[in-house]
Amino acid sequence: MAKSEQDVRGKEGSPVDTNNNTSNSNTSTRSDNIKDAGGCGGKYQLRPRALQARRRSDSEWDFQDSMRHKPRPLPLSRYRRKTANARERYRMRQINRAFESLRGVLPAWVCSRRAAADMTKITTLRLASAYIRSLQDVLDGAESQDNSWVLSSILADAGVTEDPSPQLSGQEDPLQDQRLCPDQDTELVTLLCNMSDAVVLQDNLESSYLTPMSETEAVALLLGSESSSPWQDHHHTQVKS
DNA sequence: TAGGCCATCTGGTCCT
DNA sequence: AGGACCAGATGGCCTA
Repeated sequence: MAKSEQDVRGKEGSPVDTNNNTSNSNTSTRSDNIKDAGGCGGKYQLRPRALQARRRSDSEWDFQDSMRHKPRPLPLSRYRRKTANARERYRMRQINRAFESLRGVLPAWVCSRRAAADMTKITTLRLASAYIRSLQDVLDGAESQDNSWVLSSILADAGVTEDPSPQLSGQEDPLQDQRLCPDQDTELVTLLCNMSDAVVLQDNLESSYLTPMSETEAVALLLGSESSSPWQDHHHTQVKS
């Protein structure tokens, strides 16, 4: 689904990039037949659709200008257009780096059912949103003893339920295929709790500081089980203290 | 072939 | 004036 690395490199290495983006790009090739783009003084060439919009705007400009008394900004010079394009490319690269960083923060189990190539931007945002909400649920539920619902919430609710986007209503749940089995993990929580009880019962010497693992702690352990989550350190320090 | 995702270009707007 | 940000447009690539 997502673009291959070669695809991306091809994009970035395309003639559109850097130096001759205006004169050599596909866009410019398409625009080669357009002379003196929309009465812009020939400083640069607009795309056909942009040219139509400009001409449409120009036809309405006199009236609007008379109403607003606002001078119409001149189109950017070719140099400024190129530098603006370069800045825009840099800005988008920064955004993409931020997305990569965000994907790196998400624990593996969050994305376990989804191929790396399917971690699109929108998927990354939704998973991150669901993950943060789940962590918040753990924090909010830390005061109560029965937090088994938290894990099922994490695994079942991947953040779509609160998304009011009409595009998702009645359509495929984009996160459905990466949900884990709630029953399996709920059983794992129970197992962790029981194991902790067993350890405490077997070793009375450690019972003074090893309390039975609460479901909250079990959930936290699960959250950090496949990543370097701070939950692991938190649990260790909590046990050792 | 249609649709999704993406990079890029572009013009508009706001801010410094 | 120039940069940052945004949204629309466009075309390429990939998958179902």
